[in-house]
Amino acid sequence: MAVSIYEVATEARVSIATVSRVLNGRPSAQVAPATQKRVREAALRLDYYPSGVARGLARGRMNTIGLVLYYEQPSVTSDPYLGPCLDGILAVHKRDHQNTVLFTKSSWAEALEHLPSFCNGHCDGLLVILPHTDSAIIGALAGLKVPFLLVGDSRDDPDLVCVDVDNVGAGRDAVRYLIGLGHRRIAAFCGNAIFCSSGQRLEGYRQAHEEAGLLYDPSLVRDGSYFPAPGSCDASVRALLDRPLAERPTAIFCFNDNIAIDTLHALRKHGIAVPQEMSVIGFDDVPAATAVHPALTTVRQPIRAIGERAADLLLAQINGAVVPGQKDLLPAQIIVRESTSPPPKLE
Amino acid sequence: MAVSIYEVATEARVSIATVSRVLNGRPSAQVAPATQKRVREAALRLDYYPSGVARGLARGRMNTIGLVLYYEQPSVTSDPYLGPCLDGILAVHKRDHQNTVLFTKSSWAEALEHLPSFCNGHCDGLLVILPHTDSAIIGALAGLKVPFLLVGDSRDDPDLVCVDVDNVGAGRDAVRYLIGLGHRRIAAFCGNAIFCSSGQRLEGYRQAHEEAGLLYDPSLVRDGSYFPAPGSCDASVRALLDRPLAERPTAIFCFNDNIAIDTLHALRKHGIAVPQEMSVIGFDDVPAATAVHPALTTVRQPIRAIGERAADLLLAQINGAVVPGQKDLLPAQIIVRESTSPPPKLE
DNA sequence: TTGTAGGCGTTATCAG
DNA sequence: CTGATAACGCCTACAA
Repeated sequence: MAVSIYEVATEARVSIATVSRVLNGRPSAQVAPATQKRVREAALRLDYYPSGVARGLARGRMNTIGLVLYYEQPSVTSDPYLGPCLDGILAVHKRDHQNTVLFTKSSWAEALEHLPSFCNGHCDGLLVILPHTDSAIIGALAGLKVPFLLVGDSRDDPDLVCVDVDNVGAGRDAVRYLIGLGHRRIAAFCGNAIFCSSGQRLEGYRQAHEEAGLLYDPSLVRDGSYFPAPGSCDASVRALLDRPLAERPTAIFCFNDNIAIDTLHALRKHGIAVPQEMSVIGFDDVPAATAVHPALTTVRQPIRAIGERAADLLLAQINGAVVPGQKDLLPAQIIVRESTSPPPKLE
Repeated sequence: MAVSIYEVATEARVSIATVSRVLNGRPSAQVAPATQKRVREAALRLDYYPSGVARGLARGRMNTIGLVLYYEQPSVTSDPYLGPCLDGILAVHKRDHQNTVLFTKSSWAEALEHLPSFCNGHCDGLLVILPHTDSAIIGALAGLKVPFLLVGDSRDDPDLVCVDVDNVGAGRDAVRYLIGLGHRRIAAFCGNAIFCSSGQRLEGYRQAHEEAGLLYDPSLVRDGSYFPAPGSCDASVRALLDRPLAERPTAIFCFNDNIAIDTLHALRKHGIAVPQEMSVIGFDDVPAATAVHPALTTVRQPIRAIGERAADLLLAQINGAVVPGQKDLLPAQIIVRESTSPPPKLE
């Protein structure tokens, strides 16, 4: 067992209260210099350090933030979202001397089961990263009395605090950009409906159409999945190409880069030249976006900044400085590369 | 404040002892089924979950493992060692329901300062990743009574438990491979001396020379740095090329891929063809090793497996099943690509 | 300036 | 089978 405050008190011939006072050095707590010296020396001699747990229990504060995230892939660190997000969070915690505890499970169901015993007392607050909209986790979290914040999710709930990219704005900008190039028929390849980002990006797509006076054509909007799955866009691409040329879209807004890259492959298979015959724009700007041919035009999320902002905001929230329902939406940025161009001229 | 065990006891009309018994469900602790039911329902009704901190204090076990690591780069997750290592550790912790708390600081000095208050009680054990040999951190750690284990470091200390790649063996294999190709003069570009791996790889280099009856030539061994620093190998390369052709080495064993890649650049600048005029072998097998031309022959460390093994072993150590001084050295594997070939024939 | 004592929320060891 | 009660190690009024 480690040495406790009692040993130090005995060694320094004072009470444990005095030891505590000296070692916590509050300005108000006045201790005679000689006593202070005795205590410090005793602590040093005995190699004493206060127990974080006991202190946490007494103070009700652990200086620890929990990250709740789930991932199926074997690697967290190389996940294009989780990785940078983690980096941003860690940077802030490093600066503010907060410990970061990772609560990783293989499913939200499993997370749900173990979460309460984990975060109760253990963490001062929770950062919930990319939750599924269909998971009961948010409800469970609300039951615990721990402050928490959603990262990469900005669902429309007046009670939740969120930090996310401005998906609606980003979707609108992407489509505006395509419209600006001259495109008039633009398809949308959506992501998983369990992430609220997909619906929001679609809303941006809709808004851009509306403001440009373009008709919103539901047959141009296809469901899809954010996760890499080679060939998953074949059907959607084929459906587009099956249309008469005059009704065929000249651009595709893919809701993330996985989708975009798969779409590129599908188009190549069908002999469609990108960007000459079809423009493709992605979302995220993953590393692979520059490795593909043609290099992908895409909407870059400031993921690391989202992580940093989330960490900052949660700390503020723990200190009671955040209004419930606050949503911080960070702007995205269009990175123009080679997969977009004006539409082909009809001859 | 969250609801405590007392409320549940009151609600269920039993003592807190009984609540604790029911909720921890030990086989020995026998509670009447009817009582059990009452307690469970009360807990459910009140939305009660035990406090991990209080439990930790009482049990002396937090089910939490601390990772001590320092990094200067802004990104942990994309670090070619830290990333995979983290993945391996997290995978094991996920399986064994251990929480992982990251203790990241910007320097070992800073880590040293905050470490005691952090890990005392907070963590059941510590994984210390890539410590510097000149840091006092190991001594400080020994002072705390927390079990710990070194990852990516297998220094020669009879008290320390370590998990690492077998650097000596890997260095020996790399040089054996070059000798097998016909090389007789092989240079070594070392890493930072503050990592014990560098000295160990050099020892392997030495052993391979000895067993082949080759003279160990100190002028062929150059100091260097593991960290990316374009141009840092220029001087070493030039020193090699300045030698008379007959004394010039025909191969270079670089102690990591950063060094190898920089060496490739330096050689190209001097118009030396790789591998025709000079073979180059690296260490680590980072992603960039395949992106460079010629693709790098290198020694692959099983980093993820090291992380997994370390997590496993620490858990065993916490449970008292590990002898002090135990060293687990995992084998490396040579990945042959395009940067090595037999030496040029003298004409 | 210093000490006493109660509390933080559990677990675990006793009796009963 | 169940209930007091003493740890666990620290903080912090309140007294002295």
